[in-house]
Amino acid sequence: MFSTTPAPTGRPRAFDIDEALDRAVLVFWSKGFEGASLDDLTEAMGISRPSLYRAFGNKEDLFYKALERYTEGLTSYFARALAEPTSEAVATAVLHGTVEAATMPGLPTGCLGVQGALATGDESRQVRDALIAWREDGIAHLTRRFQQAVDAGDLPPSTDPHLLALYLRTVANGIAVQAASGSSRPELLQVANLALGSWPRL
Amino acid sequence: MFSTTPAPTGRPRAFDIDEALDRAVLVFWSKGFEGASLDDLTEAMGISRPSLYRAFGNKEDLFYKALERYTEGLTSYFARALAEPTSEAVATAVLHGTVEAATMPGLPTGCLGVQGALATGDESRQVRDALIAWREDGIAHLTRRFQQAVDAGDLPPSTDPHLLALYLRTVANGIAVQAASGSSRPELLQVANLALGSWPRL
DNA sequence: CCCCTTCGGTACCGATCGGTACGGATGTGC
DNA sequence: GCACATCCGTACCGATCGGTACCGAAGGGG
Repeated sequence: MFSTTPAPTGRPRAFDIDEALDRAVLVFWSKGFEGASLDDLTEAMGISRPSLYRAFGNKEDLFYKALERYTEGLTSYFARALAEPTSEAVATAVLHGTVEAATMPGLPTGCLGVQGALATGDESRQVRDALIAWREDGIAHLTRRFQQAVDAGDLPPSTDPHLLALYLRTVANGIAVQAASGSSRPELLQVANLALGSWPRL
Repeated sequence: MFSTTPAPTGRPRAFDIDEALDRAVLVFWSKGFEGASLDDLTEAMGISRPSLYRAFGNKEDLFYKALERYTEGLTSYFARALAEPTSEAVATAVLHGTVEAATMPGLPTGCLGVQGALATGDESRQVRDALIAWREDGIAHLTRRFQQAVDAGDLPPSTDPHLLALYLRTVANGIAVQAASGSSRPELLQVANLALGSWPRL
């Protein structure tokens, strides 16, 4: 027996909720949480304002759901990068993936997790803090991965895994800012490779 | 004979315009251009709304003047760094100065030139572009400085000065983002030193 | 077939946004 | 001391903000 989706009573939704969420991601990504107005969002999502509120709660909840979808979709390279066999391969995959995701043709430049809400007014402080937590989560994953590498002898025993993780995210954040400023993919790939030049080797 | 300031006719201004500008810098720095409301600004500056408009034009002009004052004040380390004798000393001074300025106790964390307006709504696009130009100006200065270093034999002849400049600003931007996320000064100094480890040497 | 639930959109809410009209106050130049 | 220029702040402007009340439409369960 399958446990199907719970009985969908009432009038069915006339739009694809995931597709609408994808559109919202693009708006938040290019304009930031505060810069994205409900008119911007509803127009891009192709739905009315009350539909948005019924489906997603409010603007803040919509942002969180958009961030979640962004994480599982456009930044899924990150999870794959963690599975690389060596720490250097992890670092390379993270930075190359960052460059590619931040300079994807047809999509906004930069990274939603950085420019979504870096500095905000008081009302949006929770959103800003959520993005801080999002970035810290990435650091935590990298730290654990590099600790593994140290334990496995893939990195010198004296290595500080947290420092390496922080370094990697710092460069990734910088790449995101530069991408949002118009730097090209080839330029940023060179920058990424330069940053990887200081990776500790046995 | 001194050419004194032109005859100040009319009722004299009752507040120090530079001090008010310093307060505005702090507001824009911590909340960003869009997140800083006129009420935030006037309250922090200790002046009324019409006084602000008489003295500074409008919110956008005020931001540009605040950015200028920020550049000449809190980021003056950058101009000094360019005068360092070697390219590596320049790079070190830039990154260390970035870390210090971005984690100054009692001041907002991060960098006004990054978080002032990274992603904005349509109305603030000019401000965003102005900050892009601000960051590109830094890259241009660094590029010229590193070209000098190549010409002077301080860097290998095969070095790409623009790539080094872009790399440096990328790391600096990343440091600014991490500082705004709460990373500590000692942590970020280690990150900066790690980034300097890949600096090309003769 | 009717009830119930959820969806749809129009039209509205109070609050806040950036910006200004205006009248009183305070200085300099004649 | 009088005209003039600039400053001061109160009180206001239209526009836009995020959010919602309302009612007709569209489906499932009895």
